Amino acid sequence: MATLKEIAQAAHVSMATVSNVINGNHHKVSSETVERVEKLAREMGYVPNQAARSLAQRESRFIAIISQAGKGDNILTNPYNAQYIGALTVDLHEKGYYPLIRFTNDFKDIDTDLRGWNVAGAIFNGSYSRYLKQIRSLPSIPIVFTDCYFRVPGINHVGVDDDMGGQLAGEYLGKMGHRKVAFLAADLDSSEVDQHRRAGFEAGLKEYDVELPDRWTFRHADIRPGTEYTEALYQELYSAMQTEDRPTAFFCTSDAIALQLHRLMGRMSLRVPEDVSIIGFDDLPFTQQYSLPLTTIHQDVDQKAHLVVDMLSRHIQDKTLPSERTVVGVSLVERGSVRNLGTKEETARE
Amino acid sequence: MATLKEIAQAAHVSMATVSNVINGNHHKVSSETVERVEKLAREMGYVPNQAARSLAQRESRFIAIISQAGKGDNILTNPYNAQYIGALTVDLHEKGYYPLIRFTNDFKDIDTDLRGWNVAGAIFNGSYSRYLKQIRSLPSIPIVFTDCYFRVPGINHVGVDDDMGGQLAGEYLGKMGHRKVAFLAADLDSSEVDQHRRAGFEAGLKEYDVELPDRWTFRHADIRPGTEYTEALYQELYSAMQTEDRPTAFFCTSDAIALQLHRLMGRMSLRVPEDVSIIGFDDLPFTQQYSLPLTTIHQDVDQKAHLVVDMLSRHIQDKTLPSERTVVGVSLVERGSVRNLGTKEETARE
DNA sequence: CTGTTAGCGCATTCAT
DNA sequence: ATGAATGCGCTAACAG
Repeated sequence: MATLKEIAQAAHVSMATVSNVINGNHHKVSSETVERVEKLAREMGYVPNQAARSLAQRESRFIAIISQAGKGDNILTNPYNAQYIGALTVDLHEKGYYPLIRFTNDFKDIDTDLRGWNVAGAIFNGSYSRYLKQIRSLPSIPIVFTDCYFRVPGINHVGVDDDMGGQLAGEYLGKMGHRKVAFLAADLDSSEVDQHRRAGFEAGLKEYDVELPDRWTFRHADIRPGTEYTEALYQELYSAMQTEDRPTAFFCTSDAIALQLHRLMGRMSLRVPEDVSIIGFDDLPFTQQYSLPLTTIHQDVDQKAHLVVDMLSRHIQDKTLPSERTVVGVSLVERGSVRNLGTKEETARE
Repeated sequence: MATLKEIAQAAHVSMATVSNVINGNHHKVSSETVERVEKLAREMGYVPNQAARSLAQRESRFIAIISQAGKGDNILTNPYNAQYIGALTVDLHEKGYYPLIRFTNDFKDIDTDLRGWNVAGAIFNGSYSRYLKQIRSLPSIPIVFTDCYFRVPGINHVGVDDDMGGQLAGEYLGKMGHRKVAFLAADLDSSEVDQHRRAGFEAGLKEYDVELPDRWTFRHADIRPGTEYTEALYQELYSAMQTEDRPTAFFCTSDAIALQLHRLMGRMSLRVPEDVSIIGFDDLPFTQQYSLPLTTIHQDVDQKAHLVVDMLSRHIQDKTLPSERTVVGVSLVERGSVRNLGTKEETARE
């Protein structure tokens, strides 16, 4: 394992000079020396020791990616998380950073990671509002929050226009003649994202004088098959769908949930969109593999990752930059999972 | 940021003592001192500097997870990768390690990561055989290879019984009366896993005197919708299916591919299993969300991750351990995507 | 049981 | 343009 010192000796120059060559401070070194040192470094297979570098600089090339998760949860089983964290990882590598990935709800873990590794920056995914005070009292590393709704100034944030997404869904169902609609969230009580999608949905429905009743707001869905949560949801849905007065359409806060719903409806022998319409959210590539052509609200996860990494790296390079907020737009993608119930006249009386 | 030194001063003890307390070498310290130091460390919010620790120990708590990928590829869009890497991440965290995730085919990246961070160990996913010599010439860190078929002794390996999986698929299709079968791989030319699944498949078919013709061996499938590769595959499949003499069943080397195939068959108005049967591989939870009840070869990805992390951590703790090889079993999961073509008598003459 | 000392490999002054 | 010296925070070897 060649070290900087060994290269210095071999090249008959000082460590400082080698360091300058390695780190691209070429204006401080004569071009002959640069060449000689670079050649030697290549030949000796020199790789800088990142621990030593971090220690000397008091900062590492790590970016912490902190995502909401219970203990032991593999959140990458959720296709949205996989797509998003994968995109962040790719983008970070391109900029020469390393992702330090952590799935946790525990501030102690976060604290240990961020301070222990002298991370250059951090990306928080989800609702970490309860730790906000503690997070901000950390040594001043740049942070970008995503998929959350902190009401405080001075933080960097990249979000999705969840309200608009919900509204588009509501308007579309209204336009398609649906007057009895339901809402199915991943975790309405703890997810601000879900709450905003719901609020937007209600706003969209209101344009058609449609109400979203509480009894048709299903607050919690598990995307895994066969769990007790899924069974509980099935029972809830079953009792809602077994009456004459049942919803004709569902808005789900993710495609994964929409597909779960589709499956549960299948168990009740209800067909989509003939018997019940479904509209999802995300429009990830994986959804299109599914046989159901799902009408959904599109968000560009890769673009979101780009924005996050770009924002973060700019704030790392210039710590005086003012805080920023960006909202990524959404759009409706019409496929075939929502049935047109006919003209407004026919259905208006319901 | 409290340092070990500051705690030593506050506690009126030496740095060595604090170090021993922090690292759990309590037998070297009186219990009163342990308590006093621990209390102080807690109060001062002490978090060990991992860079300094790595530097002093010449080893970090990092485990490199290296996965095959082209430049810029987000391999987590593949549900198998997401499930597996997520499971590895969770298991590593539980043992106090950090995953250092890298998607690459470039040995230079790998070298930089492994040596630059003084990783404690590494997990290689996929066919890195061309770099084997270089990998083994690295400073002797424990490595576990997975999903590959190196024919060399002295390496740790956790694999899946791909041959048996293929064989089960072949036997099952034979038993169900299929005599004209096709095979669809992710990337047959570069994936040893695909090659073994195919070999096993042929062996299974042979028991029923069924041949797998070359023209029905589709070597490359992209799981993304709408790409040029997918279109090319569609054309290939189309010409194969438009003749009277067409395969009645497909074995796909992953569920993701099986679902892609299902979709492409749908475009040709061929129904599964009425017009064509499909059997997949993996049986990940996500598959069961799809409306198609896919008959498939089950592998336990979470268990595989457990085995890998366990094997690796044992070899880190005791570098003299002999190399190990483990093969995870597979099983057939019968759902409903393979049609029974009747008794052997009826079909044997074909 | 506790303290002293000497590095780990590098970046960063400040000289020259 | 280059070199010598200092220290980042910690562990480990040794001495007491």
